[in-house]
Amino acid sequence: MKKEIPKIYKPGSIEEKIYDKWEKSGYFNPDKLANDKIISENAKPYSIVLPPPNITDKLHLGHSSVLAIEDLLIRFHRMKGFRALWIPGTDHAAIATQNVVEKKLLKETGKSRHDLGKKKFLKEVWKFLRETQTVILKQARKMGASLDWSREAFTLDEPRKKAVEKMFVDMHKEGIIYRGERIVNWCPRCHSTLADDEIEYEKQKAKLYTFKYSKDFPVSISTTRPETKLGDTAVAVNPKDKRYKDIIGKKFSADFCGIGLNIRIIADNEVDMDFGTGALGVTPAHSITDWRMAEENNLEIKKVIDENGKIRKGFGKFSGKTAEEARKSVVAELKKQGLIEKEEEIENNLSVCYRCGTAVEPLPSKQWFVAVDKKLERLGNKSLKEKAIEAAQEKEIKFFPERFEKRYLDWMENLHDWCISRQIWFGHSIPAWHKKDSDEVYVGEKAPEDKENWIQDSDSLDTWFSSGMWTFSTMGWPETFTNGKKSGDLAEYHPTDVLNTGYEILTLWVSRMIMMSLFAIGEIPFRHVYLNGMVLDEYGKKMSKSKGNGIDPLDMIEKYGTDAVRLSLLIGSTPGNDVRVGEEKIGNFRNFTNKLWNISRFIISKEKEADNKEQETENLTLADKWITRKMASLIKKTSEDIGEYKFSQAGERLYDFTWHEFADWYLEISKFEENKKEKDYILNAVLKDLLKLWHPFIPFITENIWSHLDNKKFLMVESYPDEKFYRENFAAANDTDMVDFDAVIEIIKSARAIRNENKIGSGKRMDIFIDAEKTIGISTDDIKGFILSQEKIIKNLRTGIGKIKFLSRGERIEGVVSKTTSNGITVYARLKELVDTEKERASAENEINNLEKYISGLEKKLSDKNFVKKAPKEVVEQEKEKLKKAQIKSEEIKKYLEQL
RNA sequence: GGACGAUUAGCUCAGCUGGUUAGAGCACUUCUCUUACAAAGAAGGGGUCACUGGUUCGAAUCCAGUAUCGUCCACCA
Repeated sequence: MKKEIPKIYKPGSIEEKIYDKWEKSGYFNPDKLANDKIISENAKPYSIVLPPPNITDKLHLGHSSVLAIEDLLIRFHRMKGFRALWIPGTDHAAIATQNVVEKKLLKETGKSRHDLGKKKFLKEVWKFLRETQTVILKQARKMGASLDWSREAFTLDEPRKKAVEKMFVDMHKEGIIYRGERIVNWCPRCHSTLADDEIEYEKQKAKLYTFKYSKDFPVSISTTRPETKLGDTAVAVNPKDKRYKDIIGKKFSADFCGIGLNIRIIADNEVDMDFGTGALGVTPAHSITDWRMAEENNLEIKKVIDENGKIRKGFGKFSGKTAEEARKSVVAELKKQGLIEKEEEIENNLSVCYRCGTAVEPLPSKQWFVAVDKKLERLGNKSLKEKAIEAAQEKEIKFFPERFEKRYLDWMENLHDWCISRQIWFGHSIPAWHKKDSDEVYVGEKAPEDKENWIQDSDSLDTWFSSGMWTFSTMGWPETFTNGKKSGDLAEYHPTDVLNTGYEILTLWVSRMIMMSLFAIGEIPFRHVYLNGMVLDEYGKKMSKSKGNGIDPLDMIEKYGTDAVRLSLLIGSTPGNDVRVGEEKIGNFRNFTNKLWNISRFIISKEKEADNKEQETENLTLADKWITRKMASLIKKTSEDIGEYKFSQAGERLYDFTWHEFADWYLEISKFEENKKEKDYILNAVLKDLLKLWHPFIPFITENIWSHLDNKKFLMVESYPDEKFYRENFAAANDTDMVDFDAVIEIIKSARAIRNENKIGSGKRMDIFIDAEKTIGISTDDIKGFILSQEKIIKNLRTGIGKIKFLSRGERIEGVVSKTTSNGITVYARLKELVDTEKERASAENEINNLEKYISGLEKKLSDKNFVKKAPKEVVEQEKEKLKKAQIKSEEIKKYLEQL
């Protein structure tokens, strides 16, 4: 005996219980699936690595979205018989984590990291890490994520540490990791370099000074930072600028506020002739473009500002002053000498540190870099950059939506060497040692033997260096890769099938993963990149903690259930576009889960009475054929959509079928149509397959209902429905019949409208009839012979539909619609009596006119030899098809006109 | 400054390679406690598809331009 099933679906604690059962079954691990013969031995692999969330994060809707999408893909492929693997893990997020701990420390003890010292501070970080690390992954379980926990990884655990060190040493051996002096973004307060994306811009008003270095200097320059001009070694002008043509290449010396300068005039295309005087003072040490010019022109590099943001020694009275103080005194000095020609207010962008808001100083500094342009033998004499661009151009890696390929390529083409060292304490240590009192550097996985004389590099690695290796470092690299051969997980599951992430880290992460995988194992890390949009609040704002507008997915799960949350993230969004999610939306999908629950409840209770599971397909009504036919196409289209990452479309179609076709119509009809055996059989089959189709979207409720259906196996490991079942067993269901039932629906709806308009109460019997003259009408005890004039029905009707009767949900169809003739009839060929003949004639004539022009156009096109030769074959075929269709249609309309 | 995207019903959005009368959910109006479901059922109202041109037999869909909004990148010395 089955227990009574409650009327309202309450997810509550059931979800956790179901998840526990799944996890204990071990089926999240594909090896176990193979061992238990749930999938075949030679099943194809399907793998995804979870983008590792930061350990500082709590689960937010952005994560939920990625989890929902990837879980959908994994569950779908698992049911399709793939060896589906989904690897979980977390990211140590070097800078972000250090900041969080720093802030926490300051708040709780008032101490900075410098007060504690590196050792003690790191101890604090690890303490924090242990508390938070598992939290977010536990929350992933709440989302129902079928991750293989036996393979869990962390970007800073031992295996990953070894992998990172090996990678660094290998790249160094190949000469693409090098140490060099470059202009970096330096935060004088944090004492660290900042990556380009760690800089924020503030609009501000600044004074633009136009002046000469000294009285006898031939050109004036403009700048907002006169103090840096102490380090100028050149003046750059545009080569096209006629004003300065004659002095290009000449050298001048100047006495700039008491400091001697040797200035060469150089030409550079990047100089804007219209800005200021059109001449730019080149300060190689404190500007990135100037540094480039200096390299190209072999200019001397004079550092002016030190790492504390102060003027260095050797600049007379200015030395020791902060940049700001120095600016004031330089300006004062210039004024005194009467050299300032202009002083104007302009608006510009000030770069500031994203953490503390301090103005960033561009400084030359010794850092570790990855060379992206260096050609390598192991890459077929191509550079990392070239290979990574190639992968996208040759469609080895495909982007969804496609437009992101362009963004990726644009970014890659402008890529400069990647600075991978960060002056922070938390993160991967750099496997490099500096010899005391010497410039000698040793790079290796182990420290040099003579430990006393060597000090390990104090910097840490950029967090993207380790997460860039994520697809293969989680699969046992480097152990699983020897002599160019993959083994173990790496052989089985790499490259992964898809990387799914927000488009905002396309450049930061995706491009680095591609380069690192190409370098380490010579193959791409993933075949597809699916970029999902950002999750916004219901007003279209980014969710953020500070604004307090974020919806906590855990609250929503508590309130509406995981399935409703998943649906609200999967439906109503298109790839690469942002999704707005508010509580209301989640509530709506909760209503749907309840609907599904009640549909199942109805069928399960019916089945109890009938208890007939034999295949019964002898007496099929029009409705039976209709629903099975629709089911077949539903299965096909759902699979196709998921394969193309169109989750929203797939979900919407399922939603519509479940609610508005299966529940609203078929279930109602099943209550009174008399072929009980067939009805029970079909209801049961459709319900089971619907649950399977829905499972990747809403795993909990479907698994739950499944357990009420007397099934021993988990729904999770059932195989995906097959459309053939419906096509083969209900072969009578062809297109024509389906259209007919759709027409019946339209008739019934219109009849109901008339009933409503005429206030015919419920409970009264109402007949709908279509008589021999093809008039449609309804009659009740009160009213007789209303004629339906809705063109809607008329156009959908076919000839010869018999008599149907119904009462509404309450109503019933008593008779069944009889067979119709079908021959690709046009929509005009009906119910002449109700149609305005003149209007019809005019519109048909117009259509024929249009069609004839169209046809002649097509014929012309097809007789054009150039077109037939040059256009792809499919296109020509398509055009021919179009022509045929148009010709048939035109014939039909002509016939119709004759009838009129 | 460059690139990309968006503009469709009161709101949030679908509409795939041009083709019947442009769709959904919510909201709104009217009716119905009916034994799967009131978190429901039935019916209905509401749209010059941002604007202007062009291509086409035919444009929400393709092309060009304009306007507004958004995102990313670059950065002004």
